[in-house]
Amino acid sequence: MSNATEEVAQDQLRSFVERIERLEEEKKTISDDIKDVYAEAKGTGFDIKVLRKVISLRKQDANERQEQEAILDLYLQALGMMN
Amino acid sequence: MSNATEEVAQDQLRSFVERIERLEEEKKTISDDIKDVYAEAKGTGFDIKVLRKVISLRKQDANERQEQEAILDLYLQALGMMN
Amino acid sequence: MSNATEEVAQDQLRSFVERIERLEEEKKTISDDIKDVYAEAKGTGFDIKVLRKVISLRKQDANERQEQEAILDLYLQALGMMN
Amino acid sequence: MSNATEEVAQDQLRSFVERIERLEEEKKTISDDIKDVYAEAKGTGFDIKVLRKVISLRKQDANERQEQEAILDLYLQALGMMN
DNA sequence: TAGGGCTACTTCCATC
DNA sequence: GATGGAAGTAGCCCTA
Repeated sequence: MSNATEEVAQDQLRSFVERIERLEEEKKTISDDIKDVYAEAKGTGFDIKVLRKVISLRKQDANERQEQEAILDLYLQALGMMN
Repeated sequence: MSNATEEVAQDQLRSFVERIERLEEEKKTISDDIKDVYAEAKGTGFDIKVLRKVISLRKQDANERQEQEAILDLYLQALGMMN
Repeated sequence: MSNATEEVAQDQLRSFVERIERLEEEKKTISDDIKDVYAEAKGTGFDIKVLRKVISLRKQDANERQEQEAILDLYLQALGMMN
Repeated sequence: MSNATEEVAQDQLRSFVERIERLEEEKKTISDDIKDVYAEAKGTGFDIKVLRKVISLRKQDANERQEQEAILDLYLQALGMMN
C-alpha cells in the first residue's frame, strides 16, 4: 500500500471514530436527561419503579401484554398461588 | 383526594410519561445513527468488530485514567495523607 | 512499624483476600447453576421471563405485592389504559 | 391438554421453582459469608473500601489478560492471519 | 442462539 | 435511623 493510500485510510478511520464518539456522547446526554425526568417525577411523589413499568407497558404491544399476563396467571395457578 | 387534586396528578403523570417517551425516541434515533455509521464504515472496507473494539478501548483508556486517580486518592486517604 | 508487624498485617491481608476470592468463586458457581436451571426450564417449554416473574413474586411479601399492583392499577387508570 | 399432561407440567414447574429457590438461598448464604469476612477485616483494622478495590483490581487484571489475547486474535483475524 | 454490551435494579456504606 | 450516593450484580437486547 502506498503512503497516500494509507493516509486516506487513516483519515477515514479517524473520521468514523470521531463521528461515533460524538453520537455516543449525545446518546449519553439523552440518557442522563431521562434519568433527570425520573428523578423529578420521584420528587413530585411518583414511584419510579411503577412509572418505568407504565412506560414499558405502553411500549409493548397490547396483545403481547395480555399474553404475558395470561401465561403468568397460568403459572401462578399451577403453583396454587391464585384462588 | 379531591377531583381537582386527582386531575393535577393525572396531568403530571401524563406529562412525565410524554417527556420520557419523547426522550427515548430521540435516543433511539441516535442509536440508529450510530448503527448507520458502522454500516458506512463497513461499506468502506473497515472491520466493524475491530472498529467497535477500538472505540471501546478508547473509552476504557479514558475511564482508566480517572480510575487510577481514584485509587491513588483512596490509598492516600487510607494512609491518612489526605484531609 | 516493625518488620514483624508489617509481615503480620500482610499475612492477614493475604488471608482475607483469599477467603473473599474463594467465596466469590463459589457464588459465581451458584449463579451459573441458576442460569442452567432456567435454561433447562426453557428447554422443557417454559417461558423464562415469566418464570423469573414467578420467582420474584414469591419472594415479595404478599402485602407489598398487592400494594405495588394497586399503585400500578392507579397509574394505568389515570392514563386511561384500563377498561 | 389432558389432566395428566397438565399435572406433569405442574410438577415440572414446581420442581424448577424449588430448585431455583434452593440455589438462591445458597447464594444468599455465600453473600452473607462474604459480608462477614469484610466485617472481620474491618475489625482487624483494614479499610473495607480499599480492600474491595484490591479485590476488584485483581479481578480486572485477570480479565485484562484474557482481553488482551482476544484483541490480538481479533486483529490477526482482521488482517487475515488466522483461519 | 450464543455472547457481549448496555441498562437497570439492588445493596451497601457514609453522612446527617 | 433514614436518606442519598456509589458500586456491584443481574437482566435485557441486539448483533453476529
